[in-house]
Amino acid sequence: MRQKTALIPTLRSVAEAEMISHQLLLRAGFIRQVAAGVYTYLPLAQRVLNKISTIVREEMDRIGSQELLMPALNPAELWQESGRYDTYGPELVKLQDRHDRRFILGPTHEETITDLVRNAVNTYKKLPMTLYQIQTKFRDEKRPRSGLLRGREFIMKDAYSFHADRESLDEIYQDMYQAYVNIFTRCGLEFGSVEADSGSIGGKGTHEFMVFSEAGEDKIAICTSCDYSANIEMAEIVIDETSSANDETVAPIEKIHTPNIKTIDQLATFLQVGPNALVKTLLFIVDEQPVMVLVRGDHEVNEVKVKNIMEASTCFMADEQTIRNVTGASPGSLGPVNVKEKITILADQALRGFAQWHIGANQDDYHFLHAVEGRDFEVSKYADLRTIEEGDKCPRCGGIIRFQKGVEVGHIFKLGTKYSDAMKGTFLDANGREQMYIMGCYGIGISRTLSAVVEQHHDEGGIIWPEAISPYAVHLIAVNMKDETQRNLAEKLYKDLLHAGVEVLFDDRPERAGVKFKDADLIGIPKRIVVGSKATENLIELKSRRSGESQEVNADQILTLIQK
RNA sequence: CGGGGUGUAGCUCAGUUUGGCCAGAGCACUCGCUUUGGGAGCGAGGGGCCGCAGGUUCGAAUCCUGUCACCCCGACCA
Repeated sequence: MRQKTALIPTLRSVAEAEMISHQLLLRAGFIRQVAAGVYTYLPLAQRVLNKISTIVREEMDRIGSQELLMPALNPAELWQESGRYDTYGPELVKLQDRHDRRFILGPTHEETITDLVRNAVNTYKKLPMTLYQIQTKFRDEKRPRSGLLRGREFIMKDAYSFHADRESLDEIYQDMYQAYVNIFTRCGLEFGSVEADSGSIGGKGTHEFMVFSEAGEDKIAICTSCDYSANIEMAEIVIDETSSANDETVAPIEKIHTPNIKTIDQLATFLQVGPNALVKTLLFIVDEQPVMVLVRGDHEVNEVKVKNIMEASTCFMADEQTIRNVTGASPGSLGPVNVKEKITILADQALRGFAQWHIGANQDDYHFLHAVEGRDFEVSKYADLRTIEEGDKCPRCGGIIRFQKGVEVGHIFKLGTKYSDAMKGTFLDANGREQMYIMGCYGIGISRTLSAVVEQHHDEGGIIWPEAISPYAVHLIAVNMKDETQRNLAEKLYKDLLHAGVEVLFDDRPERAGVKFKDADLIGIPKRIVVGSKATENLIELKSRRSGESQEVNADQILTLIQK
């Protein structure tokens, strides 16, 4: 490609971009914003996307996954059938056609694929079957940000597998896991896989592929001694050996006046104890039912764990009005004693050893001291309910947990029969009996991967593409196009490279050398050939964008040097 | 969803408090001359319904009302 006519609108400065990848992609002329969270991929970005897609296709095909393409526009009925039309939330883009028929723009395609397969595949003989597509997805994010890292429209690879039995699912899941490792490795990313929550898609057994980066919005808990890593939503807490003996006699429960004490910190100061000696009481609405959750004062409740313990599909904190209705008090004065309504009371396992609890009295400005579980109130269930913290023990090896930020670029799930149940996806087994498909689904954010690569591969001057996904293999720069010798040599090299099948971007613009070099640094093509004043001696420069090292070589050698 | 901020040339922004020769600068773009290995110099040009819609006024980028868009921060731990 000749840069003279290429659409590569580089910029000197960019406001309104926080993330490095966002900034560089804008400045280097890869993307342009069209609306909040919506971007045009300019020619350079499109080339990178194609490279990433090619890698993805190769690895998918290698494990026997077949590519297809489903519509972005989907009838609401399918989503009503699975129930997600109502439960997916406001991120689902809904629209209507001229006849008032309702549609959604797909944020993911379990419904569409299940509908396809239930109609087109009805015998075990075709199983297992894995299908994938690379396509634009839509999610109406409440707050799009970070450029391509969190857009409202983005490119995703999504694969779905259908199985007659669990073992088959486990096998494909393993294949996918390996394929994902291959894909992200080939893209030049430093990444890890972590245990994760399945979110609204449902199902058990899932891994997220996280690219380590400060730009990430996800927190990962990592063990400093072993290779354990998990999304902090999922990371299990190991039970510390129960601390205190329970046979000590505890004073009778006592109500004390605690005016204007609303937080654990205030109560800790008031009582002259540490927050870890107190019990925090929160009210959640889990599948429409109020559930009281108790954790140690210095711990944080993990909503995902609460949801999972209750085997529920939704879980969020109750609003103040609901709290008042259920407990009779406002936030800051809640406790498990004398709850107005009879509700489920969950307690974190760390509280099991508490001989006496200091808790809210369900009456504004009052707390109870010396409450005893079993005497003054009942806990429905003890469980692991808190969020892991830095410094906690690793659930595998007992080492120390640290947090790291990451960008989720891939996610694989074992879905089970969630969708085949909801949508009656069945096939006939060897005995002629109807069976539900067991399903898996596997996603990769293609456009997000592009952005994640930039997060990991750049310097002050711009992007540094890994060779495997660079928009071009070689950047050929003619320092001075007005110099006939330089121009002729550069033109000859350009033709030779093209002829040899090398992807080359040729900077033939009538710009000054400085401009060309700055742009080349920004764009980040790994190999650079500079044709300059030594052209008279048939000498050119071969430079590495990453290391900055350059060597002077005879122009006749260039093809062999480039191709090795 | 809550809070804050910004909309003036392709880009970055000044001008708005105090209404009137305030339609401006730098960069980018076009032409000419010079320059030619790290974002050149001089000269001459082109380009903006001042986000949009109402209103006040003799007169509005500037004041008032409404509206839209975009950016940032936060989102409940009792």
